[in-house]
Amino acid sequence: MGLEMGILVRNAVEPEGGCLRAEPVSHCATCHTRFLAVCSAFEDHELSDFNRIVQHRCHAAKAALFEQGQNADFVFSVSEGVVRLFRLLSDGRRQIIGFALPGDFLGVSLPLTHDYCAEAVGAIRVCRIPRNAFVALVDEKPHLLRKLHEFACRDMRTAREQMVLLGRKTAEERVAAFLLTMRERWARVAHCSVTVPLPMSRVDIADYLGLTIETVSRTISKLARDKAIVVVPDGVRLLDIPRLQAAGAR
Amino acid sequence: MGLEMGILVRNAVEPEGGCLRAEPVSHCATCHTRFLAVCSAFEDHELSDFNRIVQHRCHAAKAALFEQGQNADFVFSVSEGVVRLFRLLSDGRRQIIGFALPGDFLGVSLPLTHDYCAEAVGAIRVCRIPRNAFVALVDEKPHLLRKLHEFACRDMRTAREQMVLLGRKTAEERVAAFLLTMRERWARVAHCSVTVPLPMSRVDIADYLGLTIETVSRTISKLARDKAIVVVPDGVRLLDIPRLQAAGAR
DNA sequence: CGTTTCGTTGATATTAATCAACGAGCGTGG
DNA sequence: CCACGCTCGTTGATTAATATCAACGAAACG
Repeated sequence: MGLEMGILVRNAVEPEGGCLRAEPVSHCATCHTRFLAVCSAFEDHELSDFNRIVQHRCHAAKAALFEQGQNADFVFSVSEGVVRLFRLLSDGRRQIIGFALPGDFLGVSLPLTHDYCAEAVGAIRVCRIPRNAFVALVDEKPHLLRKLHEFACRDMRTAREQMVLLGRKTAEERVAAFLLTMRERWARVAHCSVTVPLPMSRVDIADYLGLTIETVSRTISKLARDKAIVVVPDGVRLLDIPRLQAAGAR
Repeated sequence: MGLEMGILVRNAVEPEGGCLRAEPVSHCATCHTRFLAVCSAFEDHELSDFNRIVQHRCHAAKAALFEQGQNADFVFSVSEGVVRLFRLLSDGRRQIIGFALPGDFLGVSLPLTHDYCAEAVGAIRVCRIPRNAFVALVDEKPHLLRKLHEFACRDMRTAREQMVLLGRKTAEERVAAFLLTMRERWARVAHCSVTVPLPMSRVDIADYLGLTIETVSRTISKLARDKAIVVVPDGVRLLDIPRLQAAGAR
């Protein structure tokens, strides 16, 4: 943590608890993820109840939102940027269990302690919500629980796909499937495009796909050599989507 | 399906839709999983509402409860036996995404179509519930939704563990972790014991752990040679749990 | 402008997959 | 009852995929 704090301070001014001063969203009503995130459970007139308990915050790259085993005092909704979620084995091996994009929620299970770590990939904006206040709101508003369950079920579907990928797909299939999935997920957030942002490092991608950096790098190079993709700064442009779908093994 | 029907018929009489005549539980109140399964959401006096819509059924080994892509007309609660849940790739590769034990629920997301297959491993008893009636009941009873969400979150935690296993663990670690997890899960159902029932075949275990049968077989043999386990009919007895925990890589 | 990090590529090692053979158990049918 | 075919699990030999080790260039950063 000390190390990361240092990076934070180097990148931007940090008034308290890792939150940067770059001004966050002032009110949920103006948030990009208003109709995408859990807050889509609320009617406009209910939003102020929610807004009262959320804290709009910014974090620099590599900031930890929470760590494996830590008390879950807060839950989070990502409003901008990407968060990596991962578990660590005792010998340092890491498995990234997901990337949270804008609109995604961290803490659907309202856990007492977090069972994975969450770190900002690049700079991010999040809504931080005290767990207790949120639990109280969930108790009060049935549609919120329903929305939460919906989110949990979507996460579950994604997790199942990932199990198939990790258990039974080859390196090329994993990378191709990853690119197509990220494309779909970004399409939900922003307008659809063939250029897929990949703000995370090769190490992150490797730890997500159960591969090594070298294998990820080689596979991406191969797809580029085959003219299925073009590597661009912080992302790839998908040239031959049918080719990728064939490679992705459905 | 034709093949499996044949097996069903050979094993037991089958009056309709793959349900065997061996008499199922007559009422939820007498069910082994009364306080373990979703029905634990109900007080005793509410149970008859639930009992009215459930169908207690038996299935022979290899019977399919539902298939990937099929309309989800029913959801299920397992009351006896083990169900394998899996996805198939177009070329036949299979990934088992979970084993459902007594008390487990299939269809927490109340999906319109199933996105995986469910098959009885051995003979099973299940509560089959028409999806529509169940959805109506969930709308009516807030604690049921809460219970469902709790189940979804538990599944999610299991899925995350499995992603770590599939992405980052060695063959021996996978097998050791699998045995320890199965032990814990059986302990929830029946009394705790060092003998872990493994009613599923080696192929099933392999497809769950992202390995081949040969590797599973060799690894089990190695653990047995090391006196960490003893192989018994349809299961293993865990002799050296610390050794297994060390091998299981936390 | 040096230092560090990150991504790429090449050479080699290692793990687990594949290919192959065999024996035990089981149900079927002669 | 025994012989036959079949499935299942085990073990051995070999191969293939990916990990590991190593070197290097480019970009980022202080």
